[in-house]
Amino acid sequence: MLSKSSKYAIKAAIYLALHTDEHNKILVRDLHDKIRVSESYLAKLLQDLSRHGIISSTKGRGGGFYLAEENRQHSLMDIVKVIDGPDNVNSCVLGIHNCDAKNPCALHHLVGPGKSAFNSVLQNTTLERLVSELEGEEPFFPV
Amino acid sequence: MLSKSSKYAIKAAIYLALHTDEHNKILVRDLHDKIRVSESYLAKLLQDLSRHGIISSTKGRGGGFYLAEENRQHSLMDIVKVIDGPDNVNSCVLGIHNCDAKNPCALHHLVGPGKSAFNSVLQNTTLERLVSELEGEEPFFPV
DNA sequence: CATAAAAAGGATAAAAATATCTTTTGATCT
DNA sequence: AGATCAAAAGATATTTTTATCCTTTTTATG
Repeated sequence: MLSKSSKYAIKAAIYLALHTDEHNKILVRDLHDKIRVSESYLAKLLQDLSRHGIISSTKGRGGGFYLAEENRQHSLMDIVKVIDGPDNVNSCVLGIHNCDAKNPCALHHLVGPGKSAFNSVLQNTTLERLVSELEGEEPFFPV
Repeated sequence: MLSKSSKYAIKAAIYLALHTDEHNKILVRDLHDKIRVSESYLAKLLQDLSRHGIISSTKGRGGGFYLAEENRQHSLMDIVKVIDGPDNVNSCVLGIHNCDAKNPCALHHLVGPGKSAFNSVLQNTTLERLVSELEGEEPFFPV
């Protein structure tokens, strides 16, 4: 459903949402193994998210990555769009360019509901909401 | 949602379901442009489907690819499993190995319904059913 | 100010997915 | 049998995705 990169990025964002804020940052060095991805690769992904304002970071001693208040309104879809590119999202199941309700492909009506349910969740789930719904139960990442 | 290869394969299978049978075969040469994929690549995909009994083929003069009666009970999911490999299907949204209802990842409950709706459609839609539901309206492929 | 810490950025490498080309095998027709 | 046609199979190339490495810039602190 999602690229490996997007999965890493979402996991990382969730982790940041749960465990960081302006005053509690985390280093890539300490985060990467919770996501099961190499330090260098995670660094790239986080830089990308940071550049797009999805997460925050500060350089230098005492720096690190974190989620500021204003970051928490971003949705999971925002993350996917940054990482996979906006074009690789929400396209026709069969990859047909101008497929829509008026000009539906063979699977459009069949698969549409499931697909858009999935997409709406990504679209409507902000990091803030996700964290509040996780309430108490610590989601697991490894494996 | 699906790899490009799976999309090509599904389109081709639908085309075969609509336009071929034991006595009306089609050559890759004549099919590939309807799917918008090169002749050689489509040939590979069809060979793969054929080897796994999803579609039928005969070599030599008068040969070609077609859908026999017994092929028509195969589901879209069968196609995806052959092309993308069974392991790349139906895994956790976050790529977590042992994620399930008892040990759910952070997105499991949220995304599960949409994802499984999507998967059930693939699973439950046989080529036969698809063709009967398409009833009359010719689905478009190009673009 | 010097130094260490940490993200940012650039260049490169490895792996996987996608695509093409060539040869082989099997079927059909004359 | 021989010729021809078409899929099957094998080998290779290209592109995209994933991953690593190394240098630079920024910041805090002693």
